[in-house]
Amino acid sequence: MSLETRRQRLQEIEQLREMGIEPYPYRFDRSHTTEDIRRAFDQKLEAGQILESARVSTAGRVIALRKHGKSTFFVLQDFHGTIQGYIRKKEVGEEAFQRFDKFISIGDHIGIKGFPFKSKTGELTIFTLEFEILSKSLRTLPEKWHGLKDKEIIYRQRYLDLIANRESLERFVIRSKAVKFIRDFLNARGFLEVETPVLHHVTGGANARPFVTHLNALDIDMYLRIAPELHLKRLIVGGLEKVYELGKNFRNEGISYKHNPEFTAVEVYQAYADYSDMMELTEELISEMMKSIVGRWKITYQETELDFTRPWKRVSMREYIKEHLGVDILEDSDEELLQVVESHGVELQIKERGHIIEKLWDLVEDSIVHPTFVTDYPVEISPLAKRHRDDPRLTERFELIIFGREIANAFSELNDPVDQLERFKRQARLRAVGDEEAQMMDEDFVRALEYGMPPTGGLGIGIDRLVMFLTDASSVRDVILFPLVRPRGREETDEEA
RNA sequence: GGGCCGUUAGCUCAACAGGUAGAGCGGCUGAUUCUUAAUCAGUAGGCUGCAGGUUCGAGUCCUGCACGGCCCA
Repeated sequence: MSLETRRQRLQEIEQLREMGIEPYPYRFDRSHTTEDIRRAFDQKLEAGQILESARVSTAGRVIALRKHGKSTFFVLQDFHGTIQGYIRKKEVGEEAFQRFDKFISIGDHIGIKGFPFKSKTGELTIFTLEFEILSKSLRTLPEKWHGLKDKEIIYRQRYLDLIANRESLERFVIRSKAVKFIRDFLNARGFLEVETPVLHHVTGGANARPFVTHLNALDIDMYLRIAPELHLKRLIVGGLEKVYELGKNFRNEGISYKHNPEFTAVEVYQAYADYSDMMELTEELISEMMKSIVGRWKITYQETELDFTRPWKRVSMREYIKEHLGVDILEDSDEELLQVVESHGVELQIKERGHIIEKLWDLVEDSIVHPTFVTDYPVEISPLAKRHRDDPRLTERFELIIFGREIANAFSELNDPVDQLERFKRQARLRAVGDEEAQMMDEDFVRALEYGMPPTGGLGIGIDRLVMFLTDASSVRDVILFPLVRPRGREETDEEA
């Protein structure tokens, strides 16, 4: 049992200290990572060949031990991969060999120094001449062959998942590459990365319920941001022209395979641009990212092929709904639209036109597979988007839908302060009738617009969902290092020895 | 929020139709100087998620709860 093992390991630590060996030393000089070793020697050596003149030092966690009496094979794992080590009594001597044999366990970190050789079977191996314990482990690792499968442990103890499941670690490396790609892409185009507050007095920029927190210094309640949009547009008013922010947003709503209460998005604003420019930007950014990270325009996601080859399909929301449900969201009456919603077994709490259209859209959204820009959303459901230049009932807005999921949302930003104030008032009326997701009136934002915001294109991209496509992850939890989990009742912290 | 499924050793999983709870890996002891899921011999390790109920007897059947997964809203 693990407590038993733990006690034994604690005893070993005592013994090591009595021998004058520190089981948790401070540093180790590493000349090569496991990857460096492979790069340097894999080609040079043939099976059975040794390179006694070379010297490498490397470090990692012991993940396998194969003892043969007077010699031992072991496997070290570092961030880059694994390398086999070999230690033999004949070369290191009685004392050192016994120290290795008795005190090195699976899970420990060690540093070794030696020379490379290739075993009879062709495995690149470090013939160990010296070794040092870098950190003793007290607990047994998950099983090496089947890996760690228990989702609960995977999410709650991500470190174990990262140790045991290499593909999980790789998934997060891809995530990191995606984030870097986005920053590089935007920086290269002259966008300025900025940081705006997470603690808001008024939330806005999306329709969602916020988290409430309390600021003791001023004794006031505050909200965690649901989106940075309104602050970023203030920066456009301030003359920054091309800005973006990549960071966390917080929405106090359901948790599902595609929703985590805190999630990462990038929002981009560009002065003198409109939503067509944003469409170009989105298409280029995401397709180039696919090409750069996955290496192809076409990817397989959950056994479905998704084609990111440009140009992507474009369809207006009105057409798409008309085609699939037979109603016209501009011309048909509330009653006619509501009838269609209800015929699909959906009960609406607030029977207001915007909500009805939203529901209609939900009914058909799933049928979109390949990347598709859905354009020209009705003004009722787009309180921050500028009216369409050809039809004031619509806005210049698009969402990018992939595999039925909203990945990006963009508009020609509403910069008419009078219209913006009207839109906020409409949202306020919705709040008054119980729509907790309706936006709050942000008077300072309207004031900012009154000073004059240039025509501006704005874009938001959900990074977690995008990474799901890049990594073929079925749940957003698989691309978030520490997804939200329900707290444990009995958090076992083991007793003291 | 609703429905379905799951929770057994550190990990991965068994346990027929209700009859003493098992294996592999890992741990420990021993053997073994080219192994790689090393091998061989031995050994320890369980509040079967929690609380009730039915029964001579419950991992197994029933109820509730907790946590998780999948589907739906």
